[in-house]
Amino acid sequence: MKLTSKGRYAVMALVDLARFDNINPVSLRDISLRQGISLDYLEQIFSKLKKNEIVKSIRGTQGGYVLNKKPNDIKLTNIFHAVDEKVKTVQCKKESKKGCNGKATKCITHNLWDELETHINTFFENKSLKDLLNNNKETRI
Amino acid sequence: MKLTSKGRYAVMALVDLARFDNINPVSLRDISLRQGISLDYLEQIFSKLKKNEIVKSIRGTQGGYVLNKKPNDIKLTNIFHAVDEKVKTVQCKKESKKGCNGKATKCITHNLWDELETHINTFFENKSLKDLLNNNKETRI
DNA sequence: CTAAACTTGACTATTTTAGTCAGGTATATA
DNA sequence: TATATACCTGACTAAAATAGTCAAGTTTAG
Ligand code: FES
Ligand code: FES
Repeated sequence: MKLTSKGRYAVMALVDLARFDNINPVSLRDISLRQGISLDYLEQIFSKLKKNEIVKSIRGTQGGYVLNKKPNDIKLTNIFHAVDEKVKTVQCKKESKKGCNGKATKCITHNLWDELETHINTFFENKSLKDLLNNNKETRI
Repeated sequence: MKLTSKGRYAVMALVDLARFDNINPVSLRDISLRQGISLDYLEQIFSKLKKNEIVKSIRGTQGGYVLNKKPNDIKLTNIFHAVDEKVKTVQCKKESKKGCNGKATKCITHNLWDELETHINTFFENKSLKDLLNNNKETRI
């Protein structure tokens, strides 16, 4: 049970972005350098963040990315969903009545994993980008 | 972020075991059949559960496994620890002062992942096998 | 015009997972 | 005591997921 780099990097990059975005668009190159994340990989991630309307892009020289919403309105849930980082603890399809073993009923631990999934998702729903900014927001470049 | 089969199977098998173990030792073959888990894989898992004193084994015909503690004293934490299913959300080594990017300080999201780790572990610490048995404990074979 | 920076899609090495396979050893029971 | 049952151990491996890389663009400020 571990978090993938994609989800971790997405959040890391967005926090970095949020710290500077009140001034100028932030280039991925800068984020890459500051956070030590591969530029090519960041591009994949931001492509998804853009599709999900979490960031906006500005092309050309001096371009970069800007947040598309207020930090307070960007929950971890949104970020994770955007980059396909999903919490999956049950093995079966939830909608189906069948169990994870192919049997006709849910397995004896189904409810447990379902509870766990809810437990984790609650955490993600209650955390926003703003919560991660605290008092280390930059006011100048 | 997903649970591996090893952890899932371990809990599933132990719940199955707990439901019958007040009568006779339970053979892995039976668990395998009832829960649809590969016998060879179960053997790997139970080897670890035994090393961690969660179950006891009885060899020979009519042999099998029995719980080594009361269901109430077997927390999910214990089970997961036994089979090396660990919750890993931070990327860095916790003890070290270095960050996950190799830099001298912790990354800007370190505290977040650490909180998440605690959040999940709390769930595991508060759930015991007994909680999973409810009222579907078997009284006869 | 040119360099900075976004855009897109295909490709791949590495690691992890989820097992399988092949040989054991111990013991209850007939 | 013979035998079948069931635990025990370690090595091996196919498949999937991960964490990227690579290549070839397009857009736009200066
Ligand atoms: S996890 Fe849903 S049936 Fe097993
Ligand atoms: S997760 Fe600990 S430093 Fe990044």
